[in-house]
Amino acid sequence: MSITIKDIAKQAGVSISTVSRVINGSKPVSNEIRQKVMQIIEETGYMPNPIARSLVMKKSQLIGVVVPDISNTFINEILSGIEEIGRMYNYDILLCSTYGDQEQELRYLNLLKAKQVEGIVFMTWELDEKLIKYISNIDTPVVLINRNTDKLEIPSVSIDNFKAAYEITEYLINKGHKEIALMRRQGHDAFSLRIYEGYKKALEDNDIPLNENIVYEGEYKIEKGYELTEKLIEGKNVPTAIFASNDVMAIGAINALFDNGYNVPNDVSVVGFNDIELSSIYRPKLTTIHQPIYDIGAVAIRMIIKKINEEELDCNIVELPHDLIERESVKSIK
Amino acid sequence: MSITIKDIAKQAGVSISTVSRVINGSKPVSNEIRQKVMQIIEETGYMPNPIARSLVMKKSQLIGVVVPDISNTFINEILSGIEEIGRMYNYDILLCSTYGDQEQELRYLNLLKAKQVEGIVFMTWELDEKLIKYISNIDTPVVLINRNTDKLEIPSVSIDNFKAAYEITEYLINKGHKEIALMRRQGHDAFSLRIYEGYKKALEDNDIPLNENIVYEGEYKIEKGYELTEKLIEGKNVPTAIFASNDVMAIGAINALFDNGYNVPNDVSVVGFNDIELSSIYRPKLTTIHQPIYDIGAVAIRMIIKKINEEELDCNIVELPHDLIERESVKSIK
DNA sequence: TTGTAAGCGTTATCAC
DNA sequence: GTGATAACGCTTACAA
Repeated sequence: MSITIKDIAKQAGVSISTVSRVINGSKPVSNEIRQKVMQIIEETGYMPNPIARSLVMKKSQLIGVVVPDISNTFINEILSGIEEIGRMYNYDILLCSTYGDQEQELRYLNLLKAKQVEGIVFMTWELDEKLIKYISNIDTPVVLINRNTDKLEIPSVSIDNFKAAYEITEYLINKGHKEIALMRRQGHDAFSLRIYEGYKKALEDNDIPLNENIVYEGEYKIEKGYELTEKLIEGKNVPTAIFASNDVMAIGAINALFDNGYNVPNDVSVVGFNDIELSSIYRPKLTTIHQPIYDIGAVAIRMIIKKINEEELDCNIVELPHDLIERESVKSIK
Repeated sequence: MSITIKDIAKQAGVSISTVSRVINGSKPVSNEIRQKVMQIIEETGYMPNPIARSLVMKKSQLIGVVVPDISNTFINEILSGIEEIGRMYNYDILLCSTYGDQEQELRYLNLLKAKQVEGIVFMTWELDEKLIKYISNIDTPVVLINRNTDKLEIPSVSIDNFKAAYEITEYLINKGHKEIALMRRQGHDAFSLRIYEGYKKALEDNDIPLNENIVYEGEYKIEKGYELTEKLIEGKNVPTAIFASNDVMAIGAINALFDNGYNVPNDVSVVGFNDIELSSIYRPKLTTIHQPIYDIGAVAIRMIIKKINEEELDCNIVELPHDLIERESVKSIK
């Protein structure tokens, strides 16, 4: 059996409240007694039981993090930010990976609530009405990552996806490309839509007609990027450029091109979205939209902590700055 | 304020013990009362407070996981295994990332102990005496990942690194290579040593003299692989093959080779170790030692759970099977 | 400045 | 079968 505050009190010949006071510095304690108690704590290696403490204080010092897939590079870079900043504020991270299954998401949200987490950082591929409703009604603070809800007042952090999509599409156009395939996520979540809109607007503003035959939908998986590109190739529909709304898909696309005898960027230009670590590792290095991934996590957890402390958020929807990173996967065809 | 067992008891007109019994099924309760209580629980959406429960049961249902770097692909694939299996047994994962800092490791180990985790899965780049001593003395069950301690009885799970290193070195030899550079982790932990020994033994058994000028040490980082390879190139010391004891380093090496005008595998063959996802994504696809990464995590957490339940472990040191995966980064020069 | 005691939400022991 | 009640280890009025 582990050593408790009682033992310390007994050994020091004081009451447990006094011991509690020296531990928490909550009320003045005479120097003499403090010294003694501290010494005994030191000697015995006593550590307060955080569970008991949580029970009385109604604070678990836990933040739940729900993500669709831990092994996704983009996500675990966000996780780093969350973890590191959370730790600074003395919060621990309870990790849940949903693998994109919505039932699972709901179940975890519930589980975390039951576990008394003080806040939840939530990330999903697809934010539908059911989820939004659930999150709106929950009493635990939630912040969304990379998914915002337009109308609703659920806090979120992301970049300006519309603008980013617009920029990178226009970049391709400025390089002389007119046939630009888009690979976006299937489904109709706000995020995916935003990307699509940015893409369409850029085409429109540059008087390029939208060709719906070369906008594809699929999950954010490398295999999907590969598969979709093979379809493009089989259909003899190979455009001069591909905009994949996710780096991993972009790399899948490059692989498919490569395996079918196409050279990137000489035959086809490819751009991605996110700037995961792999993007600069891969050859050709990927031209992409850089998101401040780590910061997204860091900001999200700061928001959660603020909400936990019932501080006012400066802004409910934060959009961090992004950059267009030119590397080697695009060629000018002017 | 959240709803408690008391409220349920009151509403149902029974005692809290009865409610507790229907929740836990710990003792028989008349059907009538059970129905009623269940219904009220349903209606109110009551959830037992796990913190209070933990306090009395002295079980936190938490498993601590300490890893050097969440964003490392190898590691977060292990994490998936841990998370998934842990969840099956109703354990939650408390995540700590140490960034390889030993002080941090010790601090987290302590923190987790304080947090009352029931077991710890520990992964480190370098397992030194201090750490071993600490782990041996701690009363919380610990299992090590990918690092074993030779003599000690701390449970661990990994592959047979000596054998794997031997195999892949011999594979290169059988392909006609005689100058095989080794990139291994700096430091003298058992893991790195095992790799080195496997490498040396394979050379020895094939009558190839060891050339210490082409065994390099560095961290498991892509930049390090790059840097080390550039050194090889600058020194005009380019071997016919490179064995990097980590896929990420191997890819760094390939990049350096590529950027300096060498072709892989035509000019230089490169092999890695681990078979992270990237290895099959990258072009050329990397020939490497496949570790059952997910399973390593899964087995580790099962071991922890067994130890928590004080079941006997079949085996303290488990070594999972590995494979040599032939892909595209090696060329025969017979 | 210090101690006493109530209470946090449960489970478990004991009577009934 | 069911209900009091102690206990888990701690914080925090309230008293002294």
